[in-house]
Amino acid sequence: MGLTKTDMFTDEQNDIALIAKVFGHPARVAILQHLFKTNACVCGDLVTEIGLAQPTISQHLKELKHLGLIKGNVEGTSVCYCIDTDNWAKMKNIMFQFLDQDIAKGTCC
Amino acid sequence: MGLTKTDMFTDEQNDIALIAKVFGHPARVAILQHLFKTNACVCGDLVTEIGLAQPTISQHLKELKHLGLIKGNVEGTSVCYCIDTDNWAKMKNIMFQFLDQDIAKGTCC
DNA sequence: TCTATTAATCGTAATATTGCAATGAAACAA
DNA sequence: TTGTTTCATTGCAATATTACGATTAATAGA
Repeated sequence: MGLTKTDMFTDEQNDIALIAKVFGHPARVAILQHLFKTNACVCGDLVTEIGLAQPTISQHLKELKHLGLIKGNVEGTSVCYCIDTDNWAKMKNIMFQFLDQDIAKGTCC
Repeated sequence: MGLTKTDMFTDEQNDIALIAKVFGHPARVAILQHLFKTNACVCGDLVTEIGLAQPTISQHLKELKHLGLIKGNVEGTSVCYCIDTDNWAKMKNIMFQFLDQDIAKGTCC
């Protein structure tokens, strides 16, 4: 069916899944890494940098924007993208909490 | 086309994406949280706990096992699952490194 | 105005994912 | 052996994702 049954899970579980899903594609990982690496706004060179077609990159950027992880500033005919540091920090907290769980040694494993 | 072009990206980027993709479904998040919460091996009660059909849970468990995040011990007719703490730690390192990047204030955002 | 540049959107094809009924396999009990 | 329990696998239908050509929208420059 391809349809995730989100109503069976907590908001927290759905949030974590939505965040993780955005990171679940190497192009989006590459975009984010590039935005971090350049340490500033990146104006349009993402298409040549990543190597996918322009509509494809635009689509990935849209998903990152939708989650609030990046911002886009219109600058003439081009658009400058950068990390939204506030939302990134919020996202990081949610994911850290999930990933950083510790577990005592179980009974059988 | 639905086909991710993995050959255009670094191994690191593909690794991060593969890990994140597994977390990109609330059922798998819920399974992992339950394994952490019970603090021990969980034998079969995952189906009633999560609320999806048994084959669906089995499929999600398979993906978690494939990434090495959980282990399954056969115990008579049932199977006990638990977190693979070593692999979880390795995964955590990779994801922390990605999530914990810091960025100086950019020029335009 | 006309043209070039840049990026978003639309439309579509190919592939992936999700979920479950049905079935199969393995271990145990009677 | 026969039945029961538990979980994996198979097969399939519905939906989602990925990628890109074609087009559109907006701005800048000649």
